[in-house]
Amino acid sequence: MSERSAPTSATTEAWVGLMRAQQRALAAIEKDFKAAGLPPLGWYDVLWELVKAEAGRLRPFEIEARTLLAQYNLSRLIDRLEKEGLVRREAYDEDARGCWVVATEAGRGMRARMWETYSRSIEKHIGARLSEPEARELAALLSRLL
Amino acid sequence: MSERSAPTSATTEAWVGLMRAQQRALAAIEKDFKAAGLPPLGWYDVLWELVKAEAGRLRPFEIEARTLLAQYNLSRLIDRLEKEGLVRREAYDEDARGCWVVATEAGRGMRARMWETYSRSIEKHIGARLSEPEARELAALLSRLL
DNA sequence: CCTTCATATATGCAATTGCATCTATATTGA
DNA sequence: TCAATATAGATGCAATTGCATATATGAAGG
Repeated sequence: MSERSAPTSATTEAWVGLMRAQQRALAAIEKDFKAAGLPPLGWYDVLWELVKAEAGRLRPFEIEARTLLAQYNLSRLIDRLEKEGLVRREAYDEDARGCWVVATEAGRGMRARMWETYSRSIEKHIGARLSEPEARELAALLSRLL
Repeated sequence: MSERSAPTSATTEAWVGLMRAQQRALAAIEKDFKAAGLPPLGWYDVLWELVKAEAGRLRPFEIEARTLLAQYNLSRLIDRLEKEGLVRREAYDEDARGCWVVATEAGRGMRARMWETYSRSIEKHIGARLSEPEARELAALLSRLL
């Protein structure tokens, strides 16, 4: 008779756990980054998308879709990356409104350097707390939310 | 011979999934909040901790521990809540450095009003995507990260 | 007591975010 | 061709965050 709109307690616990686990892990990883003198974690995602991409370059709106960054935030993040010489904006010929964002050599190097710290952090804060099957199960459940 | 410092791919997928699922769900929920003309989600957590607490009041450092907010952020969040009349700072007699943060009637009302939107959002963005046992399993796995 | 150190909270300032809007093109359809 | 509309990206400004440090008080030791 009644519509389902109230979450069950399991649902609420999943949501609270999701928030807390993410915040806690993120804070721990960012702390490791700072201790290593690295730039913020967000830089990694952009650089990694670029490195993964075909020609080492993407349009801003493509990065946006892959990273969930807001358009205006991405625009300024690219500014900062460019100022540090990690990416370069290049003309996009087929459409004068657009541009390419290209990873520079320095950007690729930084991405690789960041991964050394990042991978250790992920193992330390996530891997070490879960068995292999648990990690797989967690990834599978989280993918249902995407 | 080699130490474990690289995460397995399952671990990395769990981490990426954790970030993405949280961001996506959080953005969706905040959007619902804005659509309902409600203040930011962060306000809820503080108000809820206060309402749950014994006398409807807590010391700032207790809120800090329960919410994972940084001390300086909490201090100013309390300012904003106070400015809206949702909480009140009161003297803490045993230690003149400290204070109580007390939920006002308006604060309790706001908390309850926020929960109406919040609970619907949680159900919509989390509950609807998971079966009951899946939600339980997810909550259990996430709790291992805490 | 008085000095030294620890704890609770606040705050100045720079960096980042969110919001709204702008500019510059492209696309569409009359 | 041209007005209307849509898309790509940038930007001014206010709000929030992070960092470092300040203020005020308490606790401990000599």
